[in-house]
Amino acid sequence: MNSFYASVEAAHQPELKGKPIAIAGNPEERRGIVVTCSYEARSKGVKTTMQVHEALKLCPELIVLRPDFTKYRQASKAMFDLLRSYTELVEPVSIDEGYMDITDLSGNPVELIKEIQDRILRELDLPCSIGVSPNKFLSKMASDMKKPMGITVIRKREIREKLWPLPIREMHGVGEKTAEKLAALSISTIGDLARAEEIQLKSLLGMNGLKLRSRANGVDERKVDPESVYDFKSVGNSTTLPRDLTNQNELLKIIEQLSAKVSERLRSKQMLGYGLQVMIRFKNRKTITRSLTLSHPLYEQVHIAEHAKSLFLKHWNGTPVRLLGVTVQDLADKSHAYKQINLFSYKEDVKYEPVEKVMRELEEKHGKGILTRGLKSSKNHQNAETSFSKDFLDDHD
DNA sequence: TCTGGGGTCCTAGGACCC
DNA sequence: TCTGGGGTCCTAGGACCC
Repeated sequence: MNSFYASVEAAHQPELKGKPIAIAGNPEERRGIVVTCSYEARSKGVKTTMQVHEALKLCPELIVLRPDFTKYRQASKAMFDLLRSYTELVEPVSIDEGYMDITDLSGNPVELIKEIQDRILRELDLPCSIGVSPNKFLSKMASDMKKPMGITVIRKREIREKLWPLPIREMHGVGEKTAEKLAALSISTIGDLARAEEIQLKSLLGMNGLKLRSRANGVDERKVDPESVYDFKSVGNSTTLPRDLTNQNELLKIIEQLSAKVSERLRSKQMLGYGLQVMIRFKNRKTITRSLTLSHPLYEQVHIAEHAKSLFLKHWNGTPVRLLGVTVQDLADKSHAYKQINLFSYKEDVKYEPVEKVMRELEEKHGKGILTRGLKSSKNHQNAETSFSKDFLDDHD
């Protein structure tokens, strides 16, 4: 979607159309950076992540709005629902972009894409750009080539002319740091990367270097996966404090509030997690993360807050704090975790006759209740080892 | 008078196990 | 008499994306 948040606002308030608008946080609370802006604002030099006061200097007539995620989520759902009316093979990647596998749809793909783009504009009042190609990477690159309201097709044979001339920094997956490293190998375009020595890339960037090189050659085997949206790995909330804080009680209070948000979001997703991470950003913007793995899953606010507060206190050096974050990770489905617990605590299911026999004999000899048994099974459950508490048994036993 | 908040994936070292 | 080789899990940080 093109300048999605700004476009959604303009769809709700048509008088905003054609005007420079920016979506940004509150500068009074130090959240004053531009998240998205309309193309009219961009033409004046306003950019994402720019501070609001800076943006206003470049464009004094800029209309600045606070983000309204409820509105954006509604618009997003409407857009994806429209796509899903063509095929179930729709994979949302973020609130405003996704992949669609149209391989098996009949008709001319470009005519189909034009129809979809047209309907999104007419029915939802939202502009978008679409890329069409044999795989995810090329489609993503294509969709970025003409904005707003573009349609770009990249065929396999067109990679050389359409992809290779682009600056390496424009490649999806290459950020500032990677671009800097690649400059050391005199790689400045995607074409340079496509033809670079694999050994050199591997030693410079590890496995990622090889992945990027094959992408640059138009190779990408990833499937469009409609289920991936449900595959959460972590849920976290963080906040930049309106001013730097040093008071311990105030900081602990913030952690409780963040924990409550995380807990609520886990609840709505019906998930729980086995890991907890706190993030602390200090006055000088240095950021640390500290984490912990638990044997029992977390989802209740009190438990999340309890662990988060103790992690924080253990690692905070007492200096002013700019930002705090709480994240629950290693997520599992609530019902899945429940099944797991049942599976392993259902003792009647575990029958290893010879062991039971030995246990009985030993209990008769030593008395009940003094034996512990440990079972260890291999991955395929074909064999098991048994051990006894050595406190009571000699080697022979 | 310092660029927010939500994420994912990868890497590397240490502890530990067999 | 002084240490191989294969592996997992945990933690912290980095890079990247929207």
